[in-house]
Amino acid sequence: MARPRTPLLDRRRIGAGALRIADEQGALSIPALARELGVAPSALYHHVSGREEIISLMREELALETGPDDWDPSRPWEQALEAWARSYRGAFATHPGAVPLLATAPLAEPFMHAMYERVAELLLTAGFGAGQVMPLINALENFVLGSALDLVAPPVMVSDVTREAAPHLSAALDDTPTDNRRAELAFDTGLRALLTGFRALLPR
Amino acid sequence: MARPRTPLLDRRRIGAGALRIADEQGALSIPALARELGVAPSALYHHVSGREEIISLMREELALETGPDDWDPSRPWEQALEAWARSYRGAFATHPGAVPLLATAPLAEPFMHAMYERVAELLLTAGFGAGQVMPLINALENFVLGSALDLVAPPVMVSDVTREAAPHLSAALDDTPTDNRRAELAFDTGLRALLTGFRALLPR
DNA sequence: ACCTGAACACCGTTCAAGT
DNA sequence: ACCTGAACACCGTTCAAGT
Repeated sequence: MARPRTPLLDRRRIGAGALRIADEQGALSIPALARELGVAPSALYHHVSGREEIISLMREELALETGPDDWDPSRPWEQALEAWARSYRGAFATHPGAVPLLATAPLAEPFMHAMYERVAELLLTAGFGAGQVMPLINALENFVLGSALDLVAPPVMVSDVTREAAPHLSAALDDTPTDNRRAELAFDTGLRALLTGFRALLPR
Repeated sequence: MARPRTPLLDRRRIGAGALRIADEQGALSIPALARELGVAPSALYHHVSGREEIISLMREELALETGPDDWDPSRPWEQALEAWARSYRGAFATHPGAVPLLATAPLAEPFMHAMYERVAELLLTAGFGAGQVMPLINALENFVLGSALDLVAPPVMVSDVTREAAPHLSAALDDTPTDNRRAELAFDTGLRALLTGFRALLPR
């Protein structure tokens, strides 16, 4: 049984398997992942250093699934930036159960550099100053990550107590969808606002 | 030893203790919390239903520490909204080690309703439509939560590899602070942009 | 009502042994 | 090099027993 002639595991399989487990169970455990991959838990440690690295592999797998060509940087910068943000959040939306694992420690990983490079070029070409680029990217990314977490947030409940103590909140909630369009609407609103605000930050 | 005449524990003490543990250790375990409170782990279960509820108590404690009067809704709506966002994020910044625990499942909890009510009133008075209020609040909140996580994000490293493969990114990183001002700058930039964009969404 | 101490199922990780 | 199985320290939670 030990040492199969063709390896049962590789990092790619581990990342993809972990993503499936998190998707299905909303959490990740090493025994569950090992079971999914048909292997003993200890086998994993021949390929990764530990749990943290597995989560990093999940992010990498997500990036590979999404692909770098989900958005087109040759369009006007506002459209391209919007497409980037939507594709970024869309990748999370495909794996809601994994979001808390993935969004918590963002994306300093090397395989993200290619993506950042394209966005940085986009913004520099658009006329933003070099010192503006990372703050803009970080700000948009913070919004995307927060919005990804919002996808799995518990709904705000309007009890009768709330209605009396919080009339304005209740009025607002009455005009807010309670299904998954709520998070969509919030994302659309914030994204539009950010892009408008970015435009106003463009020099001259 | 059992059944002291005056209780050793209450929910307030548990929330505050959990916040201290998470601050110090960057994580929360029940044994560590029990030790901090001078009590056996099982004692906690007489006051809370489990780990999840302890984390909820941490959020409540954070809200109590911050206080509802950190911002003044009587000012112009843009200033008041900015102050709210800053005070909200500031509360997280005071407990960086606890941020991943606190920011992951936001704030549907009842003790947050009072805060939402004030922001909702603010926006309605400013002239936003009832249907706009929650999307605006959610969008700003998503940005605040993402920015809170950004406080504890690992820094982006510029290796020599990166420099050759990603010239635009490197140029941008050269003009970006590497210390804690990086996250500040991103937050300021995004917040300013959001407020500008919100203004543009105001009817008529 | 509120705490202790023992117990349980489970987790992440290590390591010697096998091919 | 790559897997298994046993082992370890640790975790969250339950529960009977004590006041």
